[in-house]
Amino acid sequence: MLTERRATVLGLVVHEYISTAVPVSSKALVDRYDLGVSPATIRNELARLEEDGYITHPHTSAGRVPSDQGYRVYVEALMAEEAIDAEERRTIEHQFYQASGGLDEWLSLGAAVLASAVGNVAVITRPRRTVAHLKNVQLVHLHDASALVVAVMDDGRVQQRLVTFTRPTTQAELTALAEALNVRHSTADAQTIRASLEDEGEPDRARIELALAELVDEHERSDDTYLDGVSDVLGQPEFQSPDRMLEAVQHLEAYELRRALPTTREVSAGHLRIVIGRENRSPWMSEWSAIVASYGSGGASGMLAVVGPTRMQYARTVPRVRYFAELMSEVLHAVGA
Amino acid sequence: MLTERRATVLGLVVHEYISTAVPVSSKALVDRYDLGVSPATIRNELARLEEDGYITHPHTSAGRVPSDQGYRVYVEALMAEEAIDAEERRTIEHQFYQASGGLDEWLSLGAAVLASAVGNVAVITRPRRTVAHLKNVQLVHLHDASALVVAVMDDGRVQQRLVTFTRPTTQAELTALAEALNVRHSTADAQTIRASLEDEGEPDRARIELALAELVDEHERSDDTYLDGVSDVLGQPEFQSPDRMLEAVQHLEAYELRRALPTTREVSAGHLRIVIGRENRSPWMSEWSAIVASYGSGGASGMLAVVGPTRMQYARTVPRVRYFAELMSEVLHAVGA
DNA sequence: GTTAGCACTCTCCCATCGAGAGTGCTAATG
DNA sequence: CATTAGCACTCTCGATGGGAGAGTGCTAAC
Repeated sequence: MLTERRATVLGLVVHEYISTAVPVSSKALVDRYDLGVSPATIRNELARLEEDGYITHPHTSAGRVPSDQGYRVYVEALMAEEAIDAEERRTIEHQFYQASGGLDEWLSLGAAVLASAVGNVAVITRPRRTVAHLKNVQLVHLHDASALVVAVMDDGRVQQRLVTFTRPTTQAELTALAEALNVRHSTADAQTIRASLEDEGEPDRARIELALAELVDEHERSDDTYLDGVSDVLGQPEFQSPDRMLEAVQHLEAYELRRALPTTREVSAGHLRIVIGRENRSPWMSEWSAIVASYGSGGASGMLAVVGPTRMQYARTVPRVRYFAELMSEVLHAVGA
Repeated sequence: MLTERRATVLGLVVHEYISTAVPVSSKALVDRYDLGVSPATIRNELARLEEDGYITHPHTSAGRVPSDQGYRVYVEALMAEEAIDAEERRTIEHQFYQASGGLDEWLSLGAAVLASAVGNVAVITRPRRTVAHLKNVQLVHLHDASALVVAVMDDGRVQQRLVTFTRPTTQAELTALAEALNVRHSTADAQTIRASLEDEGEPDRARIELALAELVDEHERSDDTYLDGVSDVLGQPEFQSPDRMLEAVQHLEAYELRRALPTTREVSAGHLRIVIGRENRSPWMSEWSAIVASYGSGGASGMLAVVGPTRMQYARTVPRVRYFAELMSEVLHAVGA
């Protein structure tokens, strides 16, 4: 039941509150925007919007603040996304291709660039497959009876583990063994490796195969999370009190955010998921919003998200998260993972 | 020129201030400790200690606070280290051996355990050698003309990089090539690899060797830093103002701390280095202290440190840092790196 | 439906003030 | 000569109390 003018007013309230962090008064609206009506009229509209639950009142004589519902309408219908101009694109892409090392570095850089582009916390998870397969094994002799099992997964990620044997061995022996294992287990998943594990007499070989299975398992379950921008977000006025700030720091840890945010598969490819305030599954996030996207293809996909106070620059953040998702999908595709 | 009693008083002032965070008054001292003299006498001693620069005064009618110099004397001569009882040792070791994965996980767990043991920020750097040597190479075919170069270093760390060739290739071909490379470059350092790089006609092989040299270089220069305990330290009273807290969060980042703390080689093995307040090389650390140790052997060594406000529980922290250094050296030695 | 006018409410800032804590000094004491 | 009691002085801190300002909601007029 939003009349057109009421919708406009709601949009302006949200916009204004997002940029100033100050409860919005009727006067502020008519002063700053060309509404063609008096503050009194706006007050009536505001009262109506409040009745309908789109905005609230911190106290009797303060301006209006959007409610979760207000933000939701804003995000879905009212806001005008802020386009990314060529200049900004260039900057982002430039920073993005700075990563010289492996996937790790690339992801962590990505989080940093995203965070600085939107001035909030950015989270990126490593792309992963639903079922991980082994691609290649190598055994590296360390000394006496210990060696390193180095497993390359089919998405190009490397896992390693130290294994100790019952008797001393040599690199030559291990190389031969690795050859045999590669023939046998190439493109196997953890279950397959485990299944073929019984019929063996050799304990050392079994030990390696067990380690392999575990490595594949571990890889499958691993969802390393990269996070950046905590100190950006803490500068915002919502964290002026030390209690608030401390609370935020305590919650903004990779493992806690991973739990609080939608998983990769809960976000359909190509779409953004916006979770506002109490819509979040974690109670501590009741005053936070998250803009979440997935990237990559069906083959291997990860999640990226921007997390900030509900009073977040949605119009700016949404297109940027989308852009990052595209960018990262492209790169991932080009690398062929 | 510290008389015995003056030294005692200084010790008590530091001790008291560390545990209460409140400027220490003459009355508080005689009330809480059995000094056998009146507050007035203590006041005289305090005045003298202040004259000599061991303590200061926030303002005329406040108690005394230790200066950097005061903490220094305390740390070097006055404090009684708090021993680690069997119970605590068990707890620490128990947590310590939880790490199932590789070195990464172990180091990051180590930082977490250390941080929680001392209630301050803990920093641990990956053990590294002065000159890194290659131990073993493997080439894993990804698709068409791209492959992963997986290099195992002599300290057991794995580095990887994607390489694209001028023409498509196969795993068999790559395996053979890897074999040849292993024969040729086993135990080589970056320089050696580079030196042998000229006399080649094959561009793809050269490309791999270049990547190898770069990987070794990278490994040599890498000093990954693990950090934990930021939110522990932020609970302390010195960070009650949001400005302070924000400043702390901004500085307590891995890369910044790495710069601000002594390097591994600046800390002699088996000894702790304690850096108090303005003794730190970074100006922002003028109200922070660091207790730094190295661990590992000449072969490969890293640094571990606890960082907190100058008002830090030195008596508790020092033995714990020392204990961790020993523990980690042992584990590292056992693994044989 | 819109608007001017106005009473009312609530926050926020600031000034004030007194209590309390602690010092430094002085003079007396063992 | 070290120690101590006494006391004036200083400074912080918390409570108190307006007063200014901002904003609303209501009413009545347009």
